[in-house]
Amino acid sequence: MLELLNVNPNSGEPIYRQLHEQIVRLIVGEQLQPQDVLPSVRQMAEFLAVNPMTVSRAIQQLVDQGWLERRRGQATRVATKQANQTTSGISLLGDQIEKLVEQAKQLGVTDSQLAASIKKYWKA
Amino acid sequence: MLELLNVNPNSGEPIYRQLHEQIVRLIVGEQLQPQDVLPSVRQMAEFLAVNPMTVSRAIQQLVDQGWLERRRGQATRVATKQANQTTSGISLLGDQIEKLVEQAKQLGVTDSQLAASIKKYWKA
Amino acid sequence: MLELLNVNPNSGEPIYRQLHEQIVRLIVGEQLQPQDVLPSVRQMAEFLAVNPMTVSRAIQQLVDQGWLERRRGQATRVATKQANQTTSGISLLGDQIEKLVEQAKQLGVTDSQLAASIKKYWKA
Amino acid sequence: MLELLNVNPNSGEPIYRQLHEQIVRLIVGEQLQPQDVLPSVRQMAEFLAVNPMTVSRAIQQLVDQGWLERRRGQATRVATKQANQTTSGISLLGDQIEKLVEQAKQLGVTDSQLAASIKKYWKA
DNA sequence: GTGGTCTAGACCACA
DNA sequence: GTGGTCTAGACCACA
Repeated sequence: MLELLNVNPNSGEPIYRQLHEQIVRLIVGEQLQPQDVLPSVRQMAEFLAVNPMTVSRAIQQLVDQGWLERRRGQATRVATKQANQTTSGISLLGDQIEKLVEQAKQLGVTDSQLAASIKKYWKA
Repeated sequence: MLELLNVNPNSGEPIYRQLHEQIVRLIVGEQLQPQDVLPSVRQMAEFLAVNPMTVSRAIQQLVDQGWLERRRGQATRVATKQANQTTSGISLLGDQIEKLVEQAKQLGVTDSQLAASIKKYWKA
Repeated sequence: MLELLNVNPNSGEPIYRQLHEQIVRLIVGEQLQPQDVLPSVRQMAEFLAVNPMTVSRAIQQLVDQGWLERRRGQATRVATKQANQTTSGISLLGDQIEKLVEQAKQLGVTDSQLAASIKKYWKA
Repeated sequence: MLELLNVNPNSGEPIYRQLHEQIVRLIVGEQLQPQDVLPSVRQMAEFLAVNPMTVSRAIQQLVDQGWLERRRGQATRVATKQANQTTSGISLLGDQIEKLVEQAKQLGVTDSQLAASIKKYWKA
């Protein structure tokens, strides 16, 4: 599962948040199934070449939000489906899409230009 | 021109960067034309209710990047067209679109779902 | 590395720009190598007896221009070689030399007078 | 004589100082001779497309320093030779040359590289 | 620990 | 009038 993760320390996005978002996407996209076991914090940290505290922070938030669960002395697992996991993928993208549309309008981009550009990147 | 600007001090995005991006979009979207005069730093600061240094920082960067030009002791103007201003609007959105597409794929969203969602926000 | 820096608050040249130019010269002159770690902003500020924001401003510009890179929460490093670092030292002096030659001509100074004067200062 | 003047409002150098330096060079280089008449402030300002106050400031300093002289109700003239006008051209360039040499050393440029570069610009 | 952002306020240079 | 620089000091995010 480690090989599904990657993180860019030079992006503006904080590392812990990149990790958080990636794991959410893996769950929503069903590449991680309920009860799947996650690697340990140390393994992830080593693999990503990142401070363990940073990984820990991301995991803790995922536990708090019900995406993951920890049992005493055992590995962290993907939680069984709950309300938030019925989330459809598209709804996670809402804010980004809204912002994109707003900026496109300010730039005088038309909706068909935008659609064309998305198609281009989709196929790339 | 002041009324085209607005800024949200509570968004995660730094104020100076919000301003920077807005002005770039106004230039690329041709609502600001080459040689148009910008309000003074103090006027913008008062209008936006932020510190003049914060405005100055955004303007400074735009000058450094060639979007604006300052003549000593006079108002700041939109620079005459150069390489960066031949930028079409759509190209400014490239990174965002690329990121959006990548995430959509990870989430198992289809291209038609994505297109539909964009249409929805466009009309809203 | 701190001892390579020095700054004169009374020169006409702004402090942040003095610092900026010095660091560029240290990189181009290879006294600072790619991935070398810079002292923290606070350390430099204390050593130079200036405000941390003044140092930060110089560093910020160097990051924007690709000379340095920052990783979140960690020290600032010299960026790995890129276009700008293939710059040879002499090319950084081009503008100054061009201006000097132009002025010398206007003053009726001959090329050998100029050469002699440079030799004098070089040995001094 | 106007055609000997030119000024760049976008250079970092203040306009009044550019003008000041140019006129000094014209006198030292003997393109302006003692008792030569200068154009009026207004003519220069119009020709250079610059604020008359800016021209006035440069001229005033030149009078203060003894390079020019004003007689009541008459045009401004180049002063008859005085101590400061025995200045040889090369001595006016001292500070610039000193700074150039210092920077060249920091950049690891050799004296022969520097000499070669100057020759190149001299012939250009 | 690191850097980033913002403010308030002073003082200066330029046109 | 314009913008530029600098300081002191507060508070925050990240690793």
